[in-house]
Amino acid sequence: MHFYNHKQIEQKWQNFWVEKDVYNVSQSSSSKKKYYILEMFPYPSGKIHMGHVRNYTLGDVLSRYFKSNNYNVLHPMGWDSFGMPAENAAFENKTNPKEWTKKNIRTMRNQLKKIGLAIDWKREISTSSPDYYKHQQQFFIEFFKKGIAYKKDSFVNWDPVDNTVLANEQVVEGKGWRSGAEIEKKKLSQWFLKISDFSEDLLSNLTNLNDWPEKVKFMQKNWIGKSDGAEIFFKIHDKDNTFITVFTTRPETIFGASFIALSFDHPLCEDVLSNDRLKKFKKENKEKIYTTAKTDVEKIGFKTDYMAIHPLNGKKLPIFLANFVLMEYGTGSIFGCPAHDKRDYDFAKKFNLEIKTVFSNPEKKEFFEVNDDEDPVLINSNFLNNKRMSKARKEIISIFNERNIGKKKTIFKLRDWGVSRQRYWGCPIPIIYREDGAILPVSDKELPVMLPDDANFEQKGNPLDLHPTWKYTTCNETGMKAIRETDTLDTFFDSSWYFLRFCDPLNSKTGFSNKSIENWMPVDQYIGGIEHAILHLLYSRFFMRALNKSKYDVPNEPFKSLLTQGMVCHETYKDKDNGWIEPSEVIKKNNKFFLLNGDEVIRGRSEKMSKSKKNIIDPDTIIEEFGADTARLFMMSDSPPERDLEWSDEGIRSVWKYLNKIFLHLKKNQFEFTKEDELDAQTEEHLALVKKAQKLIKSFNNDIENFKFNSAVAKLREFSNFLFSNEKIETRLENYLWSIFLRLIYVFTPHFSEELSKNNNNKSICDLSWPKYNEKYIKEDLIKLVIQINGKKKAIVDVEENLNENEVIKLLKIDNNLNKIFSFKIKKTIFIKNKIINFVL
RNA sequence: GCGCUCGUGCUGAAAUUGGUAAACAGACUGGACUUAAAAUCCAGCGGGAUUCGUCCCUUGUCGGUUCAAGUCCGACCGAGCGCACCA
Repeated sequence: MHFYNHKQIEQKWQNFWVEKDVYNVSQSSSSKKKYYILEMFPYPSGKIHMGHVRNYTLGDVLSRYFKSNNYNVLHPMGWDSFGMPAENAAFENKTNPKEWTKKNIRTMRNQLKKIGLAIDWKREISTSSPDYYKHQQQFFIEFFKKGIAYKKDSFVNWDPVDNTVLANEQVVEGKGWRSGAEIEKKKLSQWFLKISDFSEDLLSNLTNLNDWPEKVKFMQKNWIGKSDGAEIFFKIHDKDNTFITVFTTRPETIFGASFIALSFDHPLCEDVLSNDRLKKFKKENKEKIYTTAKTDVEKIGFKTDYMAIHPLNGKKLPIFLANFVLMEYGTGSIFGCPAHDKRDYDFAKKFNLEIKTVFSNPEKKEFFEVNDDEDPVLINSNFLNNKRMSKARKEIISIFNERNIGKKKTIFKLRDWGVSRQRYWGCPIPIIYREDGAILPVSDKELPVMLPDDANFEQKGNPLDLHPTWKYTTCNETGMKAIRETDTLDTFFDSSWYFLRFCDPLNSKTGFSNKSIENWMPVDQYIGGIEHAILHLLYSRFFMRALNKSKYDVPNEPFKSLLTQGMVCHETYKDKDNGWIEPSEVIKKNNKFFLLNGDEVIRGRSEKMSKSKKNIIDPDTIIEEFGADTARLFMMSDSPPERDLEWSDEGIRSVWKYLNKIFLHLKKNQFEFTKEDELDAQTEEHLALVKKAQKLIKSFNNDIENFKFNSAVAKLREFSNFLFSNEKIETRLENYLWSIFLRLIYVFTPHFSEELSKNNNNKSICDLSWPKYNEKYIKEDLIKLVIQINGKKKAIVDVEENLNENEVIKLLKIDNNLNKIFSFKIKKTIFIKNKIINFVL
C-alpha cells in the first residue's frame, strides 16, 4: 500500500536535484532569452519566518515557470548580513557578531533548502564577507574621487549613557531604547552620498517604470518632493549687507506679506539675531520649540528686535523666530502671508499681525486658501493687480531677476544620504586621516579594510574606535602617521548593489564584469515587501546612477518589474490577563477558543505575524507535518500575492488532503507519466478531453504571467475535480491528462510532481519543457451566445461562430422556448458578434 | 488635514477588463460507510417566491453615463496604507 510520505519524498528529490545539479546557471547562453528573478535577500536573524516562505515561493514559481519555458533563468540567494542585531547579540550573549551571523546563515540556508527552492547555491553571497565588501569599498573610493561621497557636519541621535549614535528607530519617545537615557542632538562629522544631485533624474524616470506599482512610484515621488518656486532676498533694516533668503512656491503673494519667520535653528540666530533675551526664551521654551512636527501643535513665536524691508514696497516687516518653520526645508525662513496660508494666519492671529488679502475676495473673507486650478485675479498687489495668479507668478519672478531681489528656484525634499554608522558590524569606510590633515582613500593594494576579529563589545561606544590598535596606520606613500575612519557603512549601502554581484558572484578582481551585467541586468522581476518602497529601492536606483558617473557601466534602472507582496497574517490571542498567547496553545472547540486549562481565550484581529504578538506559525513545524509542497501550494492558493495572506490551519490541512488524494489515486491506478507525442491518434472523446487540457495550459500560463497564482490553483482544482468525477476515460488518455496536470502543478509542488512523473520518464521534471497548446486546435466550434432582454440575461445558446445578427434571429425564431421574444414589440436590437444579443422592448 | 488603494456570501476569494455575479476553496448543515470516532465519499450552502418547470432581488450607500455597470463617472459612508506645520 502506498501512502503520501512527504518527508521521504521531499528529502529524496532534494538530494537528487543537488546530485544532478539541475539548478546550475550557465553564464552565457546566447540561444536563450534571459530571465533574472530576484526576491529581496533576507537578514540572517536566526530563523526563516512565514513571510520568507511566501516571498521565496513566489519567486520560485516564476523561476520554475520561465525555466521550463526555455528561458535562461537566474534565481540567486544571499544574505544581508551586516547590521545591528548581530552587534546587540554580541553585547548580550558575548558572542562574536561574525560567529553569530554564520550560525544563523547555516540554519536559515538549511531551512530554505527544505522549501525546495530552485536556487544555484554556488552563487550564494553574503554582504559581511570580505569577498563582498572589498568591492564595495572600491565603489566608495570611486564615489569619493568623483565627489559623490563627501564629509559634512550633521546632527545625530546621541545616547550619552551608552556613548553611541542611535538610528531613528532606536529612539523611543526621545529616549534610548536600551539605556533609557534622554537622547541628545550631537553634531558629528559624517559621510554622505550626494543623492540630491540626482533628484530630478530619479523623479522623472519614475514614469518609465511601467511595471512598478503606482503606489510605490507615488511614495518615491513624495519622498523626492519637488517644489517649484522662488527665492526672495529680504534686507534687514539697519544691518548693512545682511539678507534673509526665503523660499516660496507662491511668489505672487509677496504683497500680502506681513512678517518674516525663521527657524529657531537658523544660522542667523547664532549670529546677528542672537542676544540674551533669545537665549533665555530658547531655554525656557525648549520643549515647545522642538516638539516633533505635527499640524496641531501650538504656534510658538519669538519677536526679534529687527525688521526686514519688503523689497518691492519698502514696508518694514517684523522678523520672528517660529517653531513651525523647519530648518530642514527650503532656506529655513519664510515670509508670512496670513490671508492665504493657514499656518501664517494662525501665527498672525496670535501676534496681532496684519492680514491682507491679495486675491479677488467678493465675500470679504479674512482668510481663504487658493488652489492652482482656481487661478484667481490679484488685488492689493500694486502692479500685479487684475492679473491672473498664474501670469502674476511668472511676471513677479522675472521682476525679481531684473532687480536682483530674488530668483526662480526649484527645491527637493530629498536630502543627501548619510551613510556613516558609529558601529562595528558593518563595512569599514576605506579612508585614512593623515597627521597633516589630508583625507585619503585607502590604496587599492590594501583593500579590503577588514574588521578586526578581536573587538571588545562590553565597553560603551564604537568598538572600532575603542580598539587598541586597529585604527592606527601609516600612509604608505609618505610614511606619515594616519588614523583609519572608524565609521562603518549603513547596511542600505550593502543592499544597493547585491543584485549586480549575483551576476558575477565569484569574480575576485572586480565586483562584476561588464559582460555579466550585459548578460543579466536588469532584474526582470523583483519581489519584496512594501516596507522597502522608498529607502532600499530609491537608494538602489541612485546607486546605479552613481556607479555610472564613476567608471562603471550598469543600467540606470535596476528593477524592470516590481511585485510588492502582502504580509502573512494570523489571528491574535490573549488570556484574561491581557497576555499574548501562541496559536499552538489554543484549542478550538465549537467555534470557541480555550487554553489547555479550560480558560477561555480572547480572540483579537488578524495581524502580521510577529514575535511580540506571538501570532507566529513556524515554517519548520509546518514543513515537518505537511511538507514543503503543501506549504508552497497553500501560500499560493488563498490570496493574490499583493494582498495580505491570512494563515489558516484548515487551509493548509485541506491542501495536504488534496495532494494526498491525488497521490493515492495515481498510485492505485498504476499511473504512468505520458507525454503528448506518445499519444495515439484521437477519437472524438479524445479530442474533447485533449482540448480541455490544452485550454487549461493556456489559461494557467496566463494566470502565472499575471501573478494570479490563486486563480491558477483554482483552475488546477477544477481540472482534477473533473478527472476524478469522470471514471470512464481510457487509461492511456487519463495518464496523459494527469501528466499535464503534474507538469503544471510542478511550479508549486516540485517534489510531488517529480515523484509521480518519475516512472516512464528519464528526465527530471525540472528539465522538461513546458506543455504546449495549439491555438488553432483549442478553438471551439460552438460558442456560447448570451440572449438578453433589456440588458438582463434570459438564456444562453450554443451557436456556430461568426454568425451575423440575422442568422442568430433566424435561429431564435425556430427555438420553441425563445421564439416568444418576437411576440413583443422590439424597439432596438444590440448585437455583439460571438458574445451577446440584447433585445430592448 | 492631504494623497493613494480597497469595500462582492458566514470566511479567503473569482469574474476573459463594460456583456452568464459568487468559479475554486474553507467553515457549517444533512446523508453514506463505521460498534464509535477520525479519514473518505455524496448532497446542500447570498436572499425571497414557487404549481419544483422556473421566476424575482442581490456586489458599502445615493445618483449619473450606457441597450447593458461589481467593473466607467460624481457625492457620501467605512477600512487600510502613505505623507504630514514642506512655505
